[in-house]
Amino acid sequence: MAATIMDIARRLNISHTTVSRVLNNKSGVPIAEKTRQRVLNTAREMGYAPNLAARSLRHASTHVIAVFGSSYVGMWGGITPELMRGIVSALQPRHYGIFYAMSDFGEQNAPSNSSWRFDGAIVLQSPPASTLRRLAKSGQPFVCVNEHIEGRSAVLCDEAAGVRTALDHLWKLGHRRIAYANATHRHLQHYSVVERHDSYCATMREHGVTPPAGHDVIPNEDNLTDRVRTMILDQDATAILAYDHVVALRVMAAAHQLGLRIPQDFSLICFNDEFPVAEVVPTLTVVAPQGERMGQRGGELLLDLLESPEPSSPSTIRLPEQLVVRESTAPPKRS
Amino acid sequence: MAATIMDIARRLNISHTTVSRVLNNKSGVPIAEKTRQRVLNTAREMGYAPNLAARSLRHASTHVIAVFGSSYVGMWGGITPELMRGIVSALQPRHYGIFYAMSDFGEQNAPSNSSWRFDGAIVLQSPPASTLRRLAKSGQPFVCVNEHIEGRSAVLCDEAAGVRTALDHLWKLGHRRIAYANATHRHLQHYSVVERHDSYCATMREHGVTPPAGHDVIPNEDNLTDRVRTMILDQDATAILAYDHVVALRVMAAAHQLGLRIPQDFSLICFNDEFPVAEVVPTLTVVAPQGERMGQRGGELLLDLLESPEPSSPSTIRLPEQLVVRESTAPPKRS
DNA sequence: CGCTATAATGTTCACGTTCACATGTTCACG
DNA sequence: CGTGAACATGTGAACGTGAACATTATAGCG
Repeated sequence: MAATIMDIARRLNISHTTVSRVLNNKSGVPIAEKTRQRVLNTAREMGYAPNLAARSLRHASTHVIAVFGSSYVGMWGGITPELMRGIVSALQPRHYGIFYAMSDFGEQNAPSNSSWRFDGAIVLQSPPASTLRRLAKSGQPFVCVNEHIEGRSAVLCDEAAGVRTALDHLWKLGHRRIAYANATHRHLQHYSVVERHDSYCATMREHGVTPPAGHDVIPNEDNLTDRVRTMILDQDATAILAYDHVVALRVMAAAHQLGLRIPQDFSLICFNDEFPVAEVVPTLTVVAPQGERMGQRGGELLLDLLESPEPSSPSTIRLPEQLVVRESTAPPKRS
Repeated sequence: MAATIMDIARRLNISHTTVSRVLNNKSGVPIAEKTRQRVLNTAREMGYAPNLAARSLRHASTHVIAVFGSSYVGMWGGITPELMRGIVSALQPRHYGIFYAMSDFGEQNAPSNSSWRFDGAIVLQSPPASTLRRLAKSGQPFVCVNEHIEGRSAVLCDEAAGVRTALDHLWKLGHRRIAYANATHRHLQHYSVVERHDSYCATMREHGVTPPAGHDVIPNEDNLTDRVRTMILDQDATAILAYDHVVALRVMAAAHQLGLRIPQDFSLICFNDEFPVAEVVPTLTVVAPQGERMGQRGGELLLDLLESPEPSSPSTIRLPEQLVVRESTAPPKRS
């Protein structure tokens, strides 16, 4: 069907090696300019495309990298589509193929457990422990993006700085009693949950404020309204920092139920500049991770890893997050 | 590195063909049970995994299918993550690898234009015309899921029935003047935009209602509030059917700006049961496509296509959508 | 016991590439 | 004009697999 270098060679009455040399443009081996042009033209004419299976067989590598994500892409952490864009933007120009592995799906048939070969991997979402163990044991180079695994290179959000940005914004508006609405238990294992919470506590303490008990909640669907009531009405918090946009929307619903208005009765700020933070009423002030940039850096990190012969020590890149001010934050009511 | 059938053969002092036969479990060629067991055990011991590059080279096929999606996965049409889950659930058990192609990204380096080979493709989002032409010309079998391309097999939503479901729900609640909030121009080329709009007009006409001008809007950010004012206040519509959850959220914001309450002043229903329709106030009644099921049927459709020798005529599967009643729809105010 | 059918296994080649190595060709310089 | 260096190309093997074809072992049967 598709033309091979053999076909081109036969057509031009030269050896397939010469064709290969021209098409791979190897330096070090001189080729007559006339031959080069003839080969290139014929290749174009015949619609030649290299057979990557053959190439993979010859070399030990596949030029494919696997991305371990979740089938809930886009629903968790909120920045996965942008991460993918970034990863693609780093890898496609280098002619790497991207194999999308859904780590939470049918483990027994997952790429890592079957025979799919890849040169390296990017982990967006921790796969099940067994998959991860296999991946590590296989010696496959891999890096994490927006995910933390002990001893691995990773591209992460600078959560400490992000929390500080959010709290500074509120502080400058005049807020002093600021509550934190933590993630739902669904997300508890993610590094950002721990880091945002710790940073919240640390930053508040720096400001001389010890977050009162009850300011720090892990909401679940049952009692979020009660918790918000406690935070705002009983403990006089004037602002809430939410773990992410999903939690923020739940806080908004709770506020509505309690008859509290945002930002008149309290300000609300959260992480992730994700739909629908800009379409709800009021629109939400957010601290936004640079998803695409993170993906790109992750891709580059992996390529470095693949192309450097000696194993380098794992590095963690922290990318800053950006404040986007909208309607949900305002100076607190004078009481 | 990895064990090959040769390694196993050498270890057992048999020929690699026998090993191959055992591992492929070919019918028609008898194999001694004792040999079979020895091979299987050794394969397990040595951690054998077939080299798919070699296999692809030997056969003409790669056992890989490409999914053409958008880098905006999850943001468009709303059901892409579920579609992916469905596709994976159909293909992974059959040991097909999934190559994720971002059709809107760097066309020159996209899989279809480079040398990546795949046995077939699933189109979730129409790639650029040139990519599509190349795909069609290459003779690659492909099917569409939640996307329509002339002359191709596709799994689509039954939009006519979905619109009818939505309108019937409103009709039974007592609504007679029902407006339609169409998609933003960003999505205009998608089949669902045309079909939902046409079905809306047709169903209303069946009910003996000619949708008044202005009921049928293509909102953009500038004038949506004006349009909603016209629809609800000037033309006395008591309900709005929105193209999707994104449009619905814009309608909600407009309502808020106009001081209109949902569902007291008008009811709102939309397509897609997608975050945050269940977390906003009020929670939204929706008509939800069965994303995972669609993906699964798409995968099956493609497998049929791959494994049937003679070309079959394209078939279109229409899957029903389901009504999920929440707070945003209620009987109209008695006036 | 010898013959044949079938069971069980082996030999060899091809898939498309690239690479190490070999060969032929041109040119400059003594 | 001869000679070596560079230039330019060719030969053949190998990557791991599976299929066609060939071969040997086994068993059944008269």
